[in-house]
Amino acid sequence: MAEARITTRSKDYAQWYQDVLREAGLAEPAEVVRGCMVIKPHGYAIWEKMQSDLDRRFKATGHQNAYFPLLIPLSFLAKEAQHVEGFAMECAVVTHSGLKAADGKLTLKNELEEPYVVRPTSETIIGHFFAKWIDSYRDLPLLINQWANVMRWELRTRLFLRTGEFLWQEGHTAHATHAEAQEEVRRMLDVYRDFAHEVMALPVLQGVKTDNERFAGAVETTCIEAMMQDGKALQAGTSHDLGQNFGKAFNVTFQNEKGEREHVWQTSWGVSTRLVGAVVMAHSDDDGLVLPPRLAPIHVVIVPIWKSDAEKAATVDAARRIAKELGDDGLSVKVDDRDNLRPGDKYYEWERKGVPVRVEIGPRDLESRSVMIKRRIAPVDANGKAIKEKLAMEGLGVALGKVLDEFQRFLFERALQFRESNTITVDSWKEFCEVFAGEGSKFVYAHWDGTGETEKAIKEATKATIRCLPYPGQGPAAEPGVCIKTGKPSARRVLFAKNY
RNA sequence: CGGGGCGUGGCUCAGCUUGGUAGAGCGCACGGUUCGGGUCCGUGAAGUCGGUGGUUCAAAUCCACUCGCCCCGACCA
Repeated sequence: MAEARITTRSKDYAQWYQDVLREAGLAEPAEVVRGCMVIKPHGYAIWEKMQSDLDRRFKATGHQNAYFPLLIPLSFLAKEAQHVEGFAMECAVVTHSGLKAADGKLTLKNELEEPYVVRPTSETIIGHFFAKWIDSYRDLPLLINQWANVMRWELRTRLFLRTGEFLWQEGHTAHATHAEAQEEVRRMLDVYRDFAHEVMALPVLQGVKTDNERFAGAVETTCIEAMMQDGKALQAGTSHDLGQNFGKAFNVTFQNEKGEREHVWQTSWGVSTRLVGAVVMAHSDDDGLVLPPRLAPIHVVIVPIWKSDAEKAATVDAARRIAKELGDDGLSVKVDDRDNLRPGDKYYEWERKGVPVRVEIGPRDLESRSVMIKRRIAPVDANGKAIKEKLAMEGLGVALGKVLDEFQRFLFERALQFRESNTITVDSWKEFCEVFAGEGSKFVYAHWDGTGETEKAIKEATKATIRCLPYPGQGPAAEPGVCIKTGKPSARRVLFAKNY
């Protein structure tokens, strides 16, 4: 039986999440810096995989990377009214330069004439530079992406899901027409959806945010929403139509073909290290981390099994040879030949760390030119024991590649099934309240009268919020009805859930 | 930022009420044994008891302040 290193999901979901992160070595609280985290090598490797795949997708859609300053003049933030209102409370501010030592204490030296804000997002400073770079319609569209860290002074933090500082990418684009900008918003939201589905094995719904949930300064915010294993929703990415709001605030203009001066139409879009938390919460189990192969820093761990020294030499040798071959087949492989641990210990350890497939090589396997493999999540036999599979050493790389592809697909299908079996349509306020009573959550499609007041009232009563107005085909077909709370007319159902 | 809980070797925690200078299990190191799902035995290393200040002959223990983490709420990716 497994040791109780990891709290079970049913006992305490939040504790389970933290235990999984700790036992897999993904991250830990920074402890000396409030609300911030240390992303440990295994966790950072997952982020790097996300980055490289996303970066490829951004380049394929015509974007270029650039980098803007971490510090933003305070005055910039004030130029867009909605924007400043949304971010004012969570800004960290730099007010001084230099330190002086006196009586063994350090004190602040020079007060800055104009303080800087540590970027909570970069719309403003990028707006400033876009104004310098854009002069003609020939300069458009301007398609920029930035990989960066940002800081938001959060009052309550959770590793990866919400931290004071986090890593992300922010796309910023400028276009000649609103229609082009809107296309861009949708294009990148589709990039995010495809990435979530294909790489994270995470099914997401696309939709539009309500006024209450819209990005501060945007005309429209779109999002991808995923369901976690406790039925709560997690916003996994956003893509904003900024209209001409920042164009006007920062005087970003261009001359059109007729020689007329116009403000540009802008977009911004981003995903963050929160995605690492999403992947953990979506796939992991009570034994620890479960990773989709396409994000796994290690695809395959090989555990040689021996009794005698001769057997050790033979199995370790075979393990290394096979690892080399698998590496040539493009797989990331780790040979665990530590002699201070018994095989069972190694099995549990690599399972906690989320390695998708384990390969065992023992004397009997050498004999038969085969290996035993075990998937991170495997079917069980009649006795409840996980089933291992026997594969020939010949062509193992190809066979394992197939296993990994299957596992990737399996995780997606499983997450999709989970979401579908926890998605319901509700038409009575009483039933709506019952669904969200206690800790639980589901995805609930219900009618809403379209007002922010009603949305807030529903949240106050149930803790459920409108996650999005799903795009056509991504929720129930639009049919008129009456608001679940007020009974007023409603054109369509929207998606409700508790959220992270 | 409000309410609650908690900070003692890497992890989980005992000790605190009734002050006397720190313990257990797991992990770790070494030796042996074992090795196809968490062997067993022995030896050993490791802790400014979150921090600062106070009370006291004496503080992990009492008091004040402070930092951090976790949970609930409000705010947010």
